[in-house]
Amino acid sequence: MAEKTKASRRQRERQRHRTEIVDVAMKLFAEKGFHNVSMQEIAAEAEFAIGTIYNFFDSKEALYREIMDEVANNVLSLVRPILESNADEQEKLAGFIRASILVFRENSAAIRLFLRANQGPLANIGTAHFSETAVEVHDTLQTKLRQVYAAGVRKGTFRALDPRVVSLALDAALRAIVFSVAEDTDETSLEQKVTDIEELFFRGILHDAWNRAASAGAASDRGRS
Amino acid sequence: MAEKTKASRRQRERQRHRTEIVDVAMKLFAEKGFHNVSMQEIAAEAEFAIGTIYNFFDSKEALYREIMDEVANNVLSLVRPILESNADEQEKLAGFIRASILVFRENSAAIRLFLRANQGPLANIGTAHFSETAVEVHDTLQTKLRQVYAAGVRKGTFRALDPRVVSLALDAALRAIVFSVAEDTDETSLEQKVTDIEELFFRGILHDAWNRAASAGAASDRGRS
Amino acid sequence: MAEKTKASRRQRERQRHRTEIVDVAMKLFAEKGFHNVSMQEIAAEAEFAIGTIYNFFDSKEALYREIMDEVANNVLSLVRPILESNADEQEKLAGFIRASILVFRENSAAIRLFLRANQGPLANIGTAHFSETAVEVHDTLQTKLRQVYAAGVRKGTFRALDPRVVSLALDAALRAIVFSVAEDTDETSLEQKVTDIEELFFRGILHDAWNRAASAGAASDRGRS
Amino acid sequence: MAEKTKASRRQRERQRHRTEIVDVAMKLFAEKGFHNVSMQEIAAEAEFAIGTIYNFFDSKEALYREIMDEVANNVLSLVRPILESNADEQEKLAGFIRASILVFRENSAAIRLFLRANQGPLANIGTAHFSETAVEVHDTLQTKLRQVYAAGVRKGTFRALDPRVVSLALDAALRAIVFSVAEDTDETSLEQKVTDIEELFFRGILHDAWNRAASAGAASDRGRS
DNA sequence: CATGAATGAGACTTCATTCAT
DNA sequence: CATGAATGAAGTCTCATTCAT
Repeated sequence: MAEKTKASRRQRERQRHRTEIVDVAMKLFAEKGFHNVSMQEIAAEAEFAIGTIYNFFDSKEALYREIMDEVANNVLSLVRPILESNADEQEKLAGFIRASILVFRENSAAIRLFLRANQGPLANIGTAHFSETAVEVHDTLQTKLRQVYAAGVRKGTFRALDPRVVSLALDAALRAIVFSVAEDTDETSLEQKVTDIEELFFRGILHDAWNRAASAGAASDRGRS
Repeated sequence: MAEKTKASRRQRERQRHRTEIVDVAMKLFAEKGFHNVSMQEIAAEAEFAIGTIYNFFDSKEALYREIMDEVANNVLSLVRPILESNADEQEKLAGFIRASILVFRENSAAIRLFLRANQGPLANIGTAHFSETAVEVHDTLQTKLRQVYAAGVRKGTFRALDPRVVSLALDAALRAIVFSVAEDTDETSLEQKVTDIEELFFRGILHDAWNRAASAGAASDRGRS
Repeated sequence: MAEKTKASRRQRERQRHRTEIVDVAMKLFAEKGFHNVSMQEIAAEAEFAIGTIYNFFDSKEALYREIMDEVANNVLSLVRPILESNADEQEKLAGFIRASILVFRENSAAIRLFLRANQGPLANIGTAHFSETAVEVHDTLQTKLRQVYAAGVRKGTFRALDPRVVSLALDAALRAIVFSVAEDTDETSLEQKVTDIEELFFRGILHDAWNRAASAGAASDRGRS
Repeated sequence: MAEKTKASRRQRERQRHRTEIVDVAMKLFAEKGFHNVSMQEIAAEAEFAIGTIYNFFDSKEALYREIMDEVANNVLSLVRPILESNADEQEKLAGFIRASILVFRENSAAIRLFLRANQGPLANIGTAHFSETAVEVHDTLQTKLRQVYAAGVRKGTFRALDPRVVSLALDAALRAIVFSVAEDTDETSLEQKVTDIEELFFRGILHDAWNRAASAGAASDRGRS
């Protein structure tokens, strides 16, 4: 048992070291970007020798990818259940918005990193071969969002807009809000902003638009030709 | 006059070369990102010697900044007049959307570059001290958007949402759409998507929301639990 | 203890390597001057990779400065005690001369380097911001020399000449002699030359000046013919 | 004649341009050192195109050499006549001292440049193959000084010291003084300092040494231990 | 001769990665 | 596993020099 305990302790120690490295690397990558952080810097900050880091990760890219994957999976595990639940479409979207905010609140550094490398569909531009998992997660969530929206359209709950447009717009808008709050570090304002996004998203910005049934609405004048 | 002509030709040639370099650099930066493009690469692609590039730009950063500034100013000069026109607020926002699309169509590489470095309010993260002009342009447009929206709110045209939220969301959504189209290189779909964004943005996605006068609004039904 | 030993060996090895680099760099700088020696050259000569040198020194300038400072401090530690001793002024100056020669003999390359960058009061011309320590050392020694001379003047030992002139002249003359010997690599001649400098410096060159007294004087014994 | 005049004007213009370039280059070299001045800098300062400079001088080295040679010859033409005159040895040396000062006064930049590259016998170290003429001039003057001193020794005017030592010491001391004055830009002090150098050099610094016939000479008292 | 854009070798420096201890 | 000195490819930038106009 002593053997086992020792092995176990080793195991735990190893895991702890690994976590420390990942945390430091995540923080630095989020702060300065992949190219502006050196392995020596990560090693110094994590208080390990460079070689130690290479015992855990094959390369700088691998370390980065690992982090991205981890974050991506955290996000996915939190958000996916909501989109796959039995709730109706409107509730799913509302839940998505709430979950996105939550994810951000819990680990802003991680999310910041994640968003940085995955802004919209351009994830693979420039950052190249990094973190396919992260891209996959983004695609997965987008797909789910589209499906939810399409379902809502079929049921007559949602208007007949392009689901791709809607899902992209929602995702992008959420990120923008989340980031703006992140920069303000004004925590209290987040609640209100989320509410506003919901208002905007769920009803639209034109008072007249949904208020009076008779309104021809300037917007509706522009037909699809 | 021969002197003058000669000088003039020199001048023109120099300008042409400069433009060639800028174009190549813009393309490469947009494709691969600042850190993944070397000056060697730019020089080779532009078919100049490295030194020649340094005769035009003091450093790689300066070249990048120059490009960013140029693009930023192009965008600003196109979009600002619309937001500062005498049209009513709704038309201004509609014009903004249309202009954004137009700007993108005219020089997608440039815009792609611009957007890459200025995604939302996080422009200054990582890319650091690059292109303050670009950041300024973003801020300027955001400010104008907010003012337009606030004015619309006061006139009762728009609902009383936080202007910051609305302007951020609109901007972010537009970018996302523009990018998604950029990746598809499916030009025809752009029109339709823009129309959808307008529908989404101007009326909201909930059918019931603007359809029935009596509806208390689905969104408000959803309690915050 | 094994740990400690290992660390210690590493430490020692590192120090040894550092010394090797410094020695090679000193030799090359002394031979060819700062600008005519490349880091490549230093690395090759020291049989290290370039990066290794940069693990020890932040820049070429830093390496140069380090060397200069080291040499400067060596000189200072050897010469200063003499000028600050309790001996009378004449003995101090004689000691200064002897010590200068000694310093040179012990590490000619180092001194050559030191002198090259510090010839007279023009140390700061051209070589610019390099090695303030070296300049300081020169100034320190000059100051001490002046004080010693001034003291001698007050006591009536020395003639009432401008101490600045005397100290500069002595220093410059010594350097010239030392260098001329360095070029000859004629070691034996040094002794004689030093004696002559002393004769010149302490009594003057005009026969009449010290002549009548019948002094045979050691110097006059050596016929020059 | 028109032809001739034109040719002559051309000639004169050319000479004028050449002089302007040389003057600017001399100033810059003297201020910052050979390696810290670029041809582009010289061209800009002289208000010529780079190509123009290369029409006059084959290379940067050639330009430098040219300047050094010019300065060297100026010095030589001024000082040599004195050392080759019919005056007695003491007067020759006094004349040398006075002439050295004069040369400096007339064109301090030039001399500063000259001295910088020719400090003592180490002229050829580092600056390498530059300006053999300058080195030759130095050697020529040293040779003449030695001959004068040796002659003085033979005639019993000077003490029997090593002429090489004396000539080196005199030269070095003069330079040091000249430079110290150059840095002070304290013109008035020069006269006094020169006088002091003469006092020092011609009689020696020990009062007792030449004053009392009975003095055994302090210097000779100091045994070599 | 004057011009100055173009050239490219070469200098300095960084940093991901290896490997012996 | 941990360590960290060593490595060297690759990148940025300078500047002497050329050459077509």
